[in-house]
Amino acid sequence: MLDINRIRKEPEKVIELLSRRGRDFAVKLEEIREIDRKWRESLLKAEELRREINEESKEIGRLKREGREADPGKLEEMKEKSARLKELQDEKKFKKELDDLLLLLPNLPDEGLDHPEDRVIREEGGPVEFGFEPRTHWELGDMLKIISFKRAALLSGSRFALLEAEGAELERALINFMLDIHKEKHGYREIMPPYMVKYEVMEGTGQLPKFSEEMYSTTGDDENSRMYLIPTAEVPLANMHRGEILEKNDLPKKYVAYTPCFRKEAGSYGKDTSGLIRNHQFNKVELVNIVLPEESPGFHERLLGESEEILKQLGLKYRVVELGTGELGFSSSKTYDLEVWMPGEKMWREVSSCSNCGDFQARRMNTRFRNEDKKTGFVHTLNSSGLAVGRIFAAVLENYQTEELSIRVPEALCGYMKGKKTIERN
RNA sequence: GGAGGGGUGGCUGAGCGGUUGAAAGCGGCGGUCUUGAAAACCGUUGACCCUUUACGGGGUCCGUGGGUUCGAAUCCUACCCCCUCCGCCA
Repeated sequence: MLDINRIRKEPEKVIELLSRRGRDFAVKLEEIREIDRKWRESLLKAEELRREINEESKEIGRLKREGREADPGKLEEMKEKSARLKELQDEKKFKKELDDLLLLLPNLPDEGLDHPEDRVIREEGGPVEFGFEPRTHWELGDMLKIISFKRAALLSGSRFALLEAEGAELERALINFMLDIHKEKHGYREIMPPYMVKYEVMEGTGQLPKFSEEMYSTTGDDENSRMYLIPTAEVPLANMHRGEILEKNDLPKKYVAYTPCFRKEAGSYGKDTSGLIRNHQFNKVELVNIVLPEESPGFHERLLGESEEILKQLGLKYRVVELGTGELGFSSSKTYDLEVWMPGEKMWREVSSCSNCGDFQARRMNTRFRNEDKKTGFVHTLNSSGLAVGRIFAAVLENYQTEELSIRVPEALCGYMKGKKTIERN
């Protein structure tokens, strides 16, 4: 959520920054300012009336205590004032309207971000050469009998995967490997959060109200009992301190969690229909940092490095992309994507998205910190996949395949696979 | 699922429908004392919103929403959450 004060003070700047996303926000902003003006006007009226009521009620109380009765005419007048206040619902109505509009506004892109298109900023890892035509991971998964899309479809329909035998084992190994690195090398606290969360929690990180068509939810007997399946662990992790005021020296908070993620993938019909790339359910290890505002750019760079570390240890070729202002996610002010090379698919695939959300989510979640002069401020939140497990599974198959149809297990994973060096057909 | 109990400030815990934003204790902060520290004593100690250049002024908040009332932390109501006991269960 954007700061309404900033919108009041420098609307032109806010419009300019928002419009870098590729849409003109001038009209929307004017609408917001208009409602803000109306809200403040009616708030003033309501508060004035309330003040009068408070004052005169106190007077009546004083008289009562002295055993005297208040003037009946006065009581009549008060009754009337009270009724008038009750009818003056504009204040609440406008406030609600204002908040509803603000909740739909995306974050401002970082001021330094001025290119609308994505930009590759680095490429790491040497060339990947095969003396044969490399297969796609779904071909490999099928031939090795470690992934069954057929059985998954039988159970759940399209866009699901079922892993078997060494497939399941490899997935588990990847999860544990990633968690261990972040925990032991990068100093994260490991969390196992709920996979279903409340509406407000989804609102806190920015998934709702705008992207409800992307989210799975339980039907529930009523609106209150409806639960939302998390599309990423960012949701529960970032929301862990919602409504809290954290002490300055409790920060930063660094959380890592492995969770399944659930996404409807609405509007992606016909896109990436094969394989592990775009499924309704996938595993991911996610990193979340909750930090002081002035420290977030530094943590953002560090976070990127922490995600990269996994790719380096797995020996995968990848590149770092700085997202353009037109490609930024709703809550993000700046994002780096990590893309890994898929020799079978012959394309780069995003396996991590590393974002600085600034105070955008903190405002929605009401997560604050207190600094030394006792003032409160909103924290900054950052998140990064560390990494998308299913896509890395795919990358391992495609990058470590051999001509005679087996998969070499990356060295870093051997310890997590009971020393197994290869995955053979079974 | 059945039966009860409860949600008050960082924490514990009071609170007749009217000087209660809220007693008291703990904790925190500042000070006195001390070479230093502890103890003791004194003082201080919530968040948010509107308005104001500032000083200040006003308002809201006692789980959440609605209601009663001139006036609600206190009464009514719906919902949410937590706890205890019983039953069932991974």
